[in-house]
Amino acid sequence: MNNVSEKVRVLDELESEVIALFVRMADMLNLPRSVGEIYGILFVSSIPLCLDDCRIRLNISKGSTSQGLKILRSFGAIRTVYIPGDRKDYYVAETSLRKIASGFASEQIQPHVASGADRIARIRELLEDYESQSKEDLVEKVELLENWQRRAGKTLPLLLKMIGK
Amino acid sequence: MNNVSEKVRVLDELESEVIALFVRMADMLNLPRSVGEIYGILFVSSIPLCLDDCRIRLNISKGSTSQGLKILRSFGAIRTVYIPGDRKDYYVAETSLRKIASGFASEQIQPHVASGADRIARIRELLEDYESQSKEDLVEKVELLENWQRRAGKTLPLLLKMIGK
DNA sequence: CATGATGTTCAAAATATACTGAACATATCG
DNA sequence: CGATATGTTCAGTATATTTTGAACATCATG
Repeated sequence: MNNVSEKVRVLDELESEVIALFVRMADMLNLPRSVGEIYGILFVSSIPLCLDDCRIRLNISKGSTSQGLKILRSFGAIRTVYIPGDRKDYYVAETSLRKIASGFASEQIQPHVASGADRIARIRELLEDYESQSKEDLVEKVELLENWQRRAGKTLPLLLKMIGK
Repeated sequence: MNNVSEKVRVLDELESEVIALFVRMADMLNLPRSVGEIYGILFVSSIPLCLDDCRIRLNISKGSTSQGLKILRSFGAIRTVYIPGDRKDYYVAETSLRKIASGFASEQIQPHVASGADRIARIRELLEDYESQSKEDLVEKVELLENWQRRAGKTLPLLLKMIGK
């Protein structure tokens, strides 16, 4: 298609292993595989890479690469680097576990926790005018939920402290 | 199809809301929706339920119900209850957050952490006889990984302590 | 030991999720 | 401007996961 051939330096074994590690991490965190791959290639690289560098080395599409970079930016797992005289955006992997974890927590987890809290409040309301023999039992259960909620809210920030700098 | 009609007591709004809550929790933990539904119906119920009770009230298949109960058993989110004179297995929801969380951690998370550790060790080995200008840089990166690994290993148990009884 | 009740398994179908690539926006530069 | 470089979006496709339902195992009981 294009007669200016794209230089594809094949990933060596070390790079592949590192990328595979992050692909599995992405999987644990419920993120698309491509997000793990992109973070991985940036993590092993000793220099900043642009969208096309990532795309070509990983052999994935432009769309995936763009999406993946956006997600990684969204919780601060990568940083953009300005390179004078170059129009492209370059990226490096953020290596502070604390920064990544707290970005992830606030962007990807906190919203769920919050909407869970909303729903529990709603359940509490429904319970007010509820009639059944098991109402007593249900009240206890809902209190249990509120208790979990409270603990989850406290645990998240504490967790981040433990992860340290 | 069957002329002995199955008694389907339709879920009331409160029950539906509680189940919806657990469906979203399941989603956060990457578990099938049906697992959330089953835990939910057991959680709201004031009496133990058997497979068919769950299946009928949730209107899901026997296969899903069986699988879902197996998963919930696997990390201790539900307990079986013996009911004299009844051949069926009955279940109740475990309500100790500590028990559920630690079961989940050891069954669903720990294996991943362990295999991650293996991979990092392998990467360290590959690095030994590696030649490149950027070897210095890579050594640092791998040390970073080992550091993360260590902290993850310590944080998980600590997290469980924080969740308390 | 035949029967019906209970639960499990697994191949196929349904559903949800991620990826691709081409069309589009935007900006730079000659 | 027009041409080129860069990045984004999104409809369609590919892939992965979950659910279904029927066949199969197991077992208590008359």
